[in-house]
Order: sequence, then structure tokens, then C-alpha cells
Amino acid sequence: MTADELLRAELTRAARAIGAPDSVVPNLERPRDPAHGDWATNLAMALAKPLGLKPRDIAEALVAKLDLGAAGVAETSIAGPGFINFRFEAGAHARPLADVLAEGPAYGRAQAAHGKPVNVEFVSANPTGPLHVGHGRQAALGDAISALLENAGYAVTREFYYNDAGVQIENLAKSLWVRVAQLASVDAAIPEGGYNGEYIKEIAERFVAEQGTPSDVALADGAQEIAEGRAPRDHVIFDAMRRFAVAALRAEQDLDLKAFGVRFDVYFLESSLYTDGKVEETVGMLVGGGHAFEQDGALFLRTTDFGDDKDRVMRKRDGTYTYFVPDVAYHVTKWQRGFTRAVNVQGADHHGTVARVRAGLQALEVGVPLAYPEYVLHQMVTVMRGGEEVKISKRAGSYVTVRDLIDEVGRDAVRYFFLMRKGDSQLVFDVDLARSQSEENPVYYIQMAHARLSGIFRVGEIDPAGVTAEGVHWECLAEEAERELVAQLLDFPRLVAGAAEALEPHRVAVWLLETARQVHLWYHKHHVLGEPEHILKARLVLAKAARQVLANGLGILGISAPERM
RNA sequence: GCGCUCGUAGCUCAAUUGGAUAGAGCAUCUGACUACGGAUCAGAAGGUUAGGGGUUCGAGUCCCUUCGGGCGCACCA
Repeated sequence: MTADELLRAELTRAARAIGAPDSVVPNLERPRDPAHGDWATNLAMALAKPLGLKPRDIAEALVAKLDLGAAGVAETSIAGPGFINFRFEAGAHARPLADVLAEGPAYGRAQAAHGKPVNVEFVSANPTGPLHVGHGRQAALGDAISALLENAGYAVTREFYYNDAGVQIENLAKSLWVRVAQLASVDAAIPEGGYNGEYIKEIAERFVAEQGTPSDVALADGAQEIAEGRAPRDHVIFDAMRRFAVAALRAEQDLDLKAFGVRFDVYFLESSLYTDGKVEETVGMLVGGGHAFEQDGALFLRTTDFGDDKDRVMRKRDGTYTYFVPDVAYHVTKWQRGFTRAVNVQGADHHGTVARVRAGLQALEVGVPLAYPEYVLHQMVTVMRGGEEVKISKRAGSYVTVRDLIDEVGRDAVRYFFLMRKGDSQLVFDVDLARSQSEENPVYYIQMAHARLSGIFRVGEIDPAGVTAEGVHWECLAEEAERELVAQLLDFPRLVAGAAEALEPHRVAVWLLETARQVHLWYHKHHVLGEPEHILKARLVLAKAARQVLANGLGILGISAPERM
């Protein structure tokens, strides 16, 4: 049993002894203010109501009953409205650093989920252009959430859903047609809803180089049909262009993701839902369940029965399906593939789909939980450079791409900047700050802390592998900066567990910044090399532990932990 | 108009999920360089948590309301 478990057990015993109901479980927490001690409980306040007594009187009764020698508690005090604070005996606070060294990269990992499968879907960009900054935020968020869940013991599948069916793909193919026609000096214009970016021209050039130029007549006829809002009649060429464009952009997006260091386990194609009959099957199930109805020649689903604010069209009057159907069919496959938990990372502009996808899944009545899938919605990203908002890139035209950012400030900085804010707040990406190599830049500040700790071993010519907790005099780590740093490091497992549960990677980012601050502070105040043997040994253990935990935290965010800057 | 969401120091953001005196960084002001990297550190100042009401031992956090920003309200995806 660890010290806090012993403490909790003893508190439970004392609570029963003064007549507390069995339902009251002592809550133990680390005080925000270290002056309050190593641990604190609000047990006396929680008991005030059931016992009908003042919190402070209860606290005194509890303290009188407590026997905390076994837990290593040296000092107990009552404070404020009725908090009971505990302070460990000298050295006991730092003893768990031995666990950090023993577990190494595994420190902070939990097995709570016991390998339960979870599907994390993110990015899911349409294959119609390079990834933009919003996708970048999603990539960073989704990857970090996946890492957090893995850290909590889940078996995570990272999944990318390609909307490779539907109107936007037709517009993409039409845009390519126009660019190919223009290369052949045939008069043509990008249609309404088409894509204007430079990258379509590049794809057009590659198409011509690899597949040859179609005849002027065919191109001109097609351009005319596009101008009239139809698809080119020559569907052999049009299909070839569609396939070519989608393949080119998927390859391009893969390169974007590779540059960002994000890897997916599954790429799920929307088109496969049609070819595999999943769409028809889902409609059949929904109709069979009795929740569908016909009106004005269209087929509706009564999603209002399941919490949606209006009923949704499934099949339009023209006989084709709305996007709603494949959306539901897709999430059914997640359930059928054994994912009892599914997390979707999307832009906040998708919040309208949450209620309807969940309602559609409920209407199937196949046992999907009410809150399936879970959603992590993030707000928009504004890119600033030189104090002004940046809105365009040459290649993509009307938006800034992830690759622009990575090329300019590097992968680590992009990841950290996307993760340092809560997802539901708007994010300002300051390119100048992300690029600066100074203390103002949080990424450098954190990585510098890791590099400095590494430097101690390098300069002292000490092999970190040889530094162990054996025979360490823990009471040597008694300086204030050391006590705080130790408490901060030992808080890491609780921190990552909380971040995983809330699906909030920014907590790790904030924790890293604070930890780095404490490392710099300690490093500046207290020397390691050249100190007397027992202090040297204890501080080397602290340095090694701090370095390890920083690396573990950075690892979860997908950021490197450099040995030197 | 309806729905979702956000509003915390001059700026960018935290706050252990309802706990103690609301904390960091930047900017501002005052200081510290012959150490394992000063790419650093010490200190000061900065707040009616947008306004108002409520719930309770206790509210930045939960409820109601007003104001303000963002997003969404297609037989588009």
C-alpha cells in the first residue's frame, strides 16, 4: 500500500469510529498551496450535514481518532473551514521518486481500461485539398487524445474517414477538368463550389503528363457542360480525372500527416459504405424499426423521438441519400467492429451533427449507448504573423495549410501550440512566437528544461543508467524548490489520468510548462555537480526523475525531448 | 428568431471537476551574470472571475436572467 492509500484507509476507520455513515468515502487531495501540506481532506466538511455538527468540531474528533504513524505522516493540522492537512515525515515525500526511476518510460501509465478497444476518429478531411490549420489542430488533438487513452490502458485505433463520395468530389473533378482544358488552351472556368487553389493546376499538369491530353472537342464540350452546372458527358475521361484527383490529394494529405508525425491505423472510405451495401442495410434497419416515414416524396427518420430538434431526411425526392445516412451507417460499423467506445474529434462547426448522429444510432435499437459517439469539438484557429492575421497561402488559395506552419516553425512547436489551449476556446497561432528560440516560447522553455537536466549528466560524465534510488538519503531533498518539484513530478500519474478521462490534452501541456518552470527554478538555485556525496546522489536522482517525467509528458503530446538544444 | 459554445490581470491562458488567500507566461517596474548553457533567476505591481439574482458550510465552476463574441440552424457534405 502506498502512503496515500494507508492514509485513506485510516481516515475511513476514524470516520466510522465517530459515527459516519458507510456511504461517506474520504476524499484525499493534494492542496494547491504547498504550505498546506502534502495531502489534505475535506472529510470533516462532508460529514457536517449527516452528523449535524460543525466541520471544525468534526475535524478535531477525527484527528483525535487518527493513528498515522504507519502512513509516514509527521504532522496533522486543521485549517480553514475544516480541512485536515497532513505532512509527511522528512524524506517520505520524495521516496516515491524510486518508482519513477524503476518504471522509466512507463511512469504514469495505468491499466485502468484493461485493453478495452476505443476508436478515435480525427482529421477526416475531404480529399479535395491540402490540410488546413483546422485539420492541424485536429491532428494534434486526436493524436494526443489517442496517446492519453493508450496511456490509460485502452487499445486505441486511430481512424481517418474520407468523404470520397458526394458533391464535393464532383466539384473537385470538374475543377481538374477545367484546369486540364486550360492547359490545352480550351476556354473554361472553375464552376461555383469548385476549387481555385494552385494545387489543382499541379495535378492537371501531372494528369496530362501521365495520361495524355484529351481531345480539344471533348474538353470543350465538358467545359460547356460544367458551365451549365452538369457533369461532363464523357464519363470515361471524367471518371479518370476524379480518380486521379482523389488519389493525388490523398497522397498529398498523407505527406502532410507524415510531416506532422501522425499515423493512422484505419482509413475508412465513405464510398465503401455504398459498395458494401451498408447504406442500404442501415436504411432497411431504420425503416424496419418503425421510425421512418414518407412525406412529400422523401423518406424521413423521426429523429425527434431520440432528442434531435427536427426530423431528418434520409432519401431525397430524387432518390439519392443525404449525408445523414452514410454518417449513421459509418458509426454503426464502428459499433459492429467492436468499439464499445468511440471518440470523434471535429471542428465546432460540426456540433449540429452530434444530436442527429446519436439519434440515428438510437433509432437502430441495437444497444448503442446514448452518448455514442463521444465528441471533442474544437474552435477555430487564427494564424497571426507580424501582428496581422494570415488568411491565404499560395498553394491552397483561401486558407493556410498545416504544411506552411510545419515548414515555418517545426513540428514540435506546431503540436504544442495546437495543444496548449483547451479545445473549446478559440486559438490564436502566433507564428512569430512559435518560431522564436527564447524563453517566451513555451516549447523551447520546456525542451530547454529537459536539455539542461541532460546536460548535468553530460557535463558530469555520469551515465544516467547508473543512477538508482538505492541508498539515497531522501531527506536531502528538503529545499523548498525540491519539495515542490518532487510533488509536481509525483502528481503526473493523476494528471494524465484526469486528462485522459476528460479527453483534454491541454492539461498535459499546462502541466509541462509549470514543471519546466520548477525545473529551471531548482536548477538555478541548487547545484548538483560538486556537492557532497549524499546530496549529489539525491539530486542526481531528482534530475533523472524530472528528466524522465518531462520526456513522458512530451511523448504523450508527440513532442521530442532533446538532449541538447 | 431558435440551438450550441465561450466571456477570468493590459495581452495569451490555467484553476485538481463544488474547496482554503483565483494562479502562470508575456508586457510593465526594481534587481542578479567568473557555476551543470543567463535560451536563466529573484522581487514588485496588476482582479467586483462581463452585469444581476439564486442553490449551500463553501460558487470562476451548478441553476435562472441580461449583455457581448464565435459557430450552427438545407431534400449541401
